[in-house]
Order: sequence, then structure tokens, then C-alpha cells
Amino acid sequence: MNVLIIDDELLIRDVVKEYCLNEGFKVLEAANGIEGLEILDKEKVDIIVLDIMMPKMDGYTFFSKMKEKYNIPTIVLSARGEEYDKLFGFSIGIDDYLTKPFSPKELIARIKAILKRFTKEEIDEFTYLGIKIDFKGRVLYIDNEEIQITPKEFDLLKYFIENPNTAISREQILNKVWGYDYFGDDRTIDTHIKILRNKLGPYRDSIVTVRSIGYKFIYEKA
Amino acid sequence: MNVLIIDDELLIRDVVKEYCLNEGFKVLEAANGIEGLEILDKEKVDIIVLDIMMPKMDGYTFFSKMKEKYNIPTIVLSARGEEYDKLFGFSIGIDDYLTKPFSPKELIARIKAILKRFTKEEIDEFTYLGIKIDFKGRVLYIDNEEIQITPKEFDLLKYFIENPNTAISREQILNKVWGYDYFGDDRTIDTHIKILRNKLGPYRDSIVTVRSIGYKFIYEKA
DNA sequence: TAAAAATTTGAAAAAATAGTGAAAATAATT
DNA sequence: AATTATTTTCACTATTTTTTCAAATTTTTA
Repeated sequence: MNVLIIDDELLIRDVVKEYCLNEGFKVLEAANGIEGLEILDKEKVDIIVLDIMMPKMDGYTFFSKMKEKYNIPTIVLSARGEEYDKLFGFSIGIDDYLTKPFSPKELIARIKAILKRFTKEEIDEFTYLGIKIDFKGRVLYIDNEEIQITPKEFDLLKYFIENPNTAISREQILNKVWGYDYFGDDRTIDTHIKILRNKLGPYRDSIVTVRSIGYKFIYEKA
Repeated sequence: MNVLIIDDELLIRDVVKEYCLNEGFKVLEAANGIEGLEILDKEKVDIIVLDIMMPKMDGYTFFSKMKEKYNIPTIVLSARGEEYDKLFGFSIGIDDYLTKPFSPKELIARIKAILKRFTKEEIDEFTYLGIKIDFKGRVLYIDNEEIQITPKEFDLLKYFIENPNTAISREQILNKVWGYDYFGDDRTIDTHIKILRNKLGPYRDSIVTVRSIGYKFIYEKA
């Protein structure tokens, strides 16, 4: 796996490099966007770690140009307070971002996660009892009949299916399905669960409540 | 959770301590690496916050020695401009770093993140005699039969299992399972123990009463 | 062995929590 | 701009869980 790290600070490059090498990744370095593009033309790159604030060519510009020619998963490093709006507007398409100073181990963990996502084909169908889910088409079938399901409900169900037999707290659910920046009421989940259960029909008991914690999706392996 | 903070500046230690205590972490302090190692020999430490520039024994030396004997997650505090090469040559193994001056809130957030990562690798199943516990799903099985268990009972049982063969006082139990802000009656525990014992069925004697102290979970290693 | 101290236990009161329906607020479509 | 769909809030109830308390039992002490 080849990791391209683009940052004008030697210090940052070194620390990322050190950790990447330790994981058995090959490392390529660039001090700015221009150098970065040059490397892309010459070398095979599997993942990019990209700083935003750089001389010569900044991260935004680099990213757009990279997207035109390649489609390489990218993790952005941004300093705290660094033009959040712009970052966010542009963030469509980035795969992850970390604020500086960041934890090296966290970066590695995220690199791994992204590589896994890109190399492993995600299953696009799930079947259990009479529950069938088409992830790609975002359709739910109960006993082979299509059931209308809203986006939130679908995401929620998906999250449960991805974490079977695990008691998941309301907070976790909120964080993962609604996003870390959501500050609404816990009990909203309950209402969604209610609806979801109704839509699951005969299989409503697959979602079990775990008192004082949250809920759990029961999946009994054959 | 025990946090060991190693820094020669009293001021820094105090600030970190203040915030840690506020989070319910226990704090241990050392003014240099030598003191730090001494504490490690005596106390259980879950995470280390380590300054680099210190008299007597600096952070690098401390870190290497610590790694030889223990493997405790470590966050490094470094002043900007502080021998970067050395810092990052050595950085393999540190879990995070912050440059001074740092935000205490950020430090706390990072401590939490790391602790989470480390405790995440905890086992999610416990088996002993006919007692089986699925921590992830929060389920108790006795002789392979699922037994209904309430949240408090589960937390209590979990606490016992995490501290086997240890006489635990009612006060300790109250603090850890009920939380430090609980001001109810001691005797409440007795009632929960009663119920727990009943649910443990044939293995009710695994919870032994330690007169005038509290209770103890017996776990005889094979 | 009797008195004192501590624990066990059962039953009932108190508190916490989740299920639910309906309405309000938001967002998406027409 | 109006309509429709989705999401969120909220209050009320039913249920479960937790706590309290006093009598019964056990253990320790004098």
C-alpha cells in the first residue's frame, strides 16, 4: 500500500511516515500540492493524507485537480479553526478528516479503515428471517414485499444490522446515525424504533430493548 | 481510571489534575521520569501524560524504560521547537501528542479517546462454571439458559467479575456501580445481591459475603 | 448461652424508563 | 406557495426496576 503524505511541515511528514512504515505501508512525500500532483503522475498511490494550509498550492486546489484525473481516497488534516465553512463545503468527497494536532495512531486507524472500505467489496444484500435489505437500492422487503422506509429509518436499521447482538446505547446511535453534531433529544430514537418495529411486522422482535441502555438487534446465526 | 501525569512544572500538573478529577479519573503525579517509574511499580496506571523536557530523567528515557516493563498508552506533551527529530524518531508507540500550550479540554478529549480505544479490546465474553456473560449483548446465561437480568444487576455482576477474589466494601460497590453521586442506603446492595444470587442459581455461592465488609466473587482459576 | 451485630429475605412503596399517539417543526416536492 | 413527506418533540401511561424497611435468620462476641 502506498501512502502519499502532502504537508509543508517536515515534522508532520516525518511522524506520519514513521507510523506508516511501521505498518508496512510505503510512503511518498510532497511539501505542497504541485509536488503532490507530480508524484501522482509518476507513482501508484492508494491513499492520500492531505494538509490544507500549504504554500504554492493549497489542499483545496490539489484535491479538485486530483479528483479530475484520479479518484484516490483522501484524509484531510486541518488545523482547528481553519475556515470550517470552506472545508465543509469542499469536504464532499473527502473520506475523512482530522484536526491538528492529531493522534498518529488515530490516523493509522483511519487509513486502515478507509483502505479496508475501498479494497473490500461491501455486501449489498442482507437476508435474515423474512427481512431482506437491498443496501445499494435502499429498499426493505418483508416477506418479499417491498416496505416503504424513510432515510432515517433505513440508516438506523442498517446500523443495527451492522452491529448485531450488541446492546447499543442511545448516545451511540445518535452519534453514528445522526452524527456527532446532533444535539437533539434521546427519545427521538424511541419513536423511530417504534416505526421501524411496525415496519418489520412479524419480525418486530428482532429489535429488542435493552433497558437503561438502548436497543439491540438480534441475529441468530443458523 | 488512573492517570499518571509526569511534568516538572507544578502548574501544568495542577491544571491537568483539576480537569482529570473533574472527569472522575484518579490522578497520580511525578515531577520527572524517575519518580514516574517508581509510581508505575507501586500503582496501577491506565494512561500516562508525559512531558519531554524534565530534569533528572527526561521523557524519552522514561518512555523507553516504561515500554520495557509495561505497555501503557501515553500522550506526550512537547513544547514547540523541542528537538523534533528526536521526538519523532522515538515517537513509535506514543499514542498521541500535544504541543504546549495545549487546551486542557482537548487533552481530556484525547485521554478519553485513547482509553476508549484500549478498553475497546476488552473481552466480550466471560465463562466460569455454568455462568456465561455476553458483555456486548448484556446477557447472562446460566447453564446455557438465558436469564433475565436488570441493568443494575448486570452492572453489579460485571463489577464483581472484573474484581474477582477481592473483598469489596459496600461503599466501593456503591461508588463504582451506583456512581459517586449516589447517596442511598447501603442495604440496597444486599437486596441486589439477594436477587443476583437467586439468578445465579446453582452458582449462587460464587458471591460470598465478607462479614462487616461487603462481598466477594470467587473465581478459581483452572 | 444470651446479647449484640450483621446479613438475608419478602413485600411494598417509590422511582425510572420505555411504548405510544398525536401534534409540531422541518424538509422536500410539486 | 402549497402540499406532502419526514423527522422531532412531548405528554401520558404502563411497565419494569430500584429502593426502602422491618422481621427473620445467622454469625460473632462477651
